[in-house]
Amino acid sequence: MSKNNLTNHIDFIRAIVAEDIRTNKWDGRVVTRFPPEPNGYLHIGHAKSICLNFGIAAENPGGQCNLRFDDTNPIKEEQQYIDSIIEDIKWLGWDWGDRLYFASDYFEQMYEYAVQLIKAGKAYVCDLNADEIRQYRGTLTEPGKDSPYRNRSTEENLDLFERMKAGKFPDGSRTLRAKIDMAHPNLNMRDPVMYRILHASHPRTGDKWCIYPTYDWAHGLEDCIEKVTHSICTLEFENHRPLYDWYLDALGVYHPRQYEFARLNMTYTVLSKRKLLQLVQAGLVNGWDDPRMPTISGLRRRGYSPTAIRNFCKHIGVNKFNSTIDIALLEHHVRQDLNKTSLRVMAVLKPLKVVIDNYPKGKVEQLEAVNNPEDPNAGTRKVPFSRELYIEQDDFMEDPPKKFYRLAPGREVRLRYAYFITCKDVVKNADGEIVELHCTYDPATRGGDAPDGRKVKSTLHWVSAEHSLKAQVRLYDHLFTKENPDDVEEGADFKSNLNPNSLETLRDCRVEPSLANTKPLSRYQFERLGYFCVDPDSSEETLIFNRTVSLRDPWAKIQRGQVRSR
RNA sequence: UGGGGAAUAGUGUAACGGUAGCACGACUGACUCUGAAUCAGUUAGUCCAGGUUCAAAUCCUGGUUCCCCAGCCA
Repeated sequence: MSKNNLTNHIDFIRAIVAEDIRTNKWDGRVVTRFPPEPNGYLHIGHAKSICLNFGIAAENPGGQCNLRFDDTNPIKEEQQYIDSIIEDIKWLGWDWGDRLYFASDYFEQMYEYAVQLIKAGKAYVCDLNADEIRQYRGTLTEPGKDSPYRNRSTEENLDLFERMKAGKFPDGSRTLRAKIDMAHPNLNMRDPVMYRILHASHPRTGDKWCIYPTYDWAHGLEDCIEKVTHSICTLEFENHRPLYDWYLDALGVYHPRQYEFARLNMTYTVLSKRKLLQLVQAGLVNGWDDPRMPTISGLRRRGYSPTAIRNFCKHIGVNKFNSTIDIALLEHHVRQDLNKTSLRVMAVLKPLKVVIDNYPKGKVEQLEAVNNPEDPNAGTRKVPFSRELYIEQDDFMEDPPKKFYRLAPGREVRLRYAYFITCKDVVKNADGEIVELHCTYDPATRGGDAPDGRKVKSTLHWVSAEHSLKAQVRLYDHLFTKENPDDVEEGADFKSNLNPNSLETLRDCRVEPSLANTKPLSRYQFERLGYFCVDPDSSEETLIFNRTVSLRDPWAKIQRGQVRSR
């Protein structure tokens, strides 16, 4: 029936949720959560997880998705990250109602659960340091051995744990560990650490705590406290699920189920907070929101729409095996959305002056242009036309090769919404560079149609020299030169694959005057060029546009082919 | 070499014993006042080897390859 299989296909996690509803496993409840650690900015990979978790909640009656910060490691976490994460998820269009939670709000409760485990003989204070714990843990193929502190009395454990909390011991000197099995084939089960001593100030709890729960201990409890039903995380946590289950079973408390899916990988891109942080800290990009970054804030500044990102996430699927999405798919979705929604304007990136010799000096006409052919409601606007214009340098060739349809000596083309013009003369400077074209126009073609029905091979965009506005335009290319940035020479790292030409700034661009009062983050299509977005740094004195993505450009491909075959 | 996962066109993703489909990409062509969009078409796939069955991507057996785990990160 449906041509698009996406409309009736559900991924394996949604299938589980649907089955649980059918069998009434959770009394019909659907509660998910998105649990970022506030130690970096959100990126397109997080968007996949956000759309999954919030999407599942939204698709099911009464479904809820909590936004919960997993802030259990004060050393890496900062308020600025909390703020950006909230902003980004809102911008993507998701809503968590009043359910903004923090793991740190549960610290007291977690502590009491830990005491409960000690009393049950299932946790103990260990005096081994980090090195020693590693040595005692064994290896992938050899079992570990028990800590000498494993069999302390409950009283001693309670007392030591209490003193850990009270700040009596230095960082790293003791831990609280679960008493499981030092010979377990899953290393996560070899008496994992539940609490470590960290005399560090926390963005939210300040200096109240000097012991902090580890991820494995904390995460299940967070899910438990919030009565989550489906705890969705990425594949690398699959090995942790037995521990997630062990803690909740040992406590005998409400027990959500954890499901794992593959994280997003994308060509020409790194999606690891660690690597993105490196780029920011090394100054290799201009901050987390640099338009070349795959962060949500970077994509926003680049000109991506929430709709484009959500459509992309909908189409990439959810699975249990690693895959790398072609960045062309992301670009496809942004073109698809922007084609429908963005206003068209004319802008000339690399201006070439054109003088219409037979057009009266001083005359100005206001010609009508369509704002968005995909949306009749967008209306029309007036664009000024005069004797001196700019066209794109790339739209003229003195000695045109085959398949070049644009302007050339003696050739007639259309100026969009204006007139047919014919090139009569080429003016060059002392270096032989083309600096000006002299053309004639046909007054009968006003508006762009020839009454005699004659055709031209191409239509060019243009601006009036006198009326156009100066602008700066930033052209972006992939941040990395290799599909897989981690494919590096011995001894090098991903940064060696950075694309030195990922940003090209054009400072002598001209845009039509209707753009005079445009606002930051407004999105446009520059006709025949691509989609562009007003940069937040833009001002009335200096208009700045970021190229989101170019239009599909068959001519560019033909040209590359012609260059190659030379 | 312990344990846990996973393999379908170039890429991504469906088909849950019954015609291997869709999207992106690539390539044709039509249309076009954006070489865009739109429309029509072409291209190309079940990791391997056995087995069960009228029928296998799907079930069974045995291989192969890839990913994750030895943080007091998440």
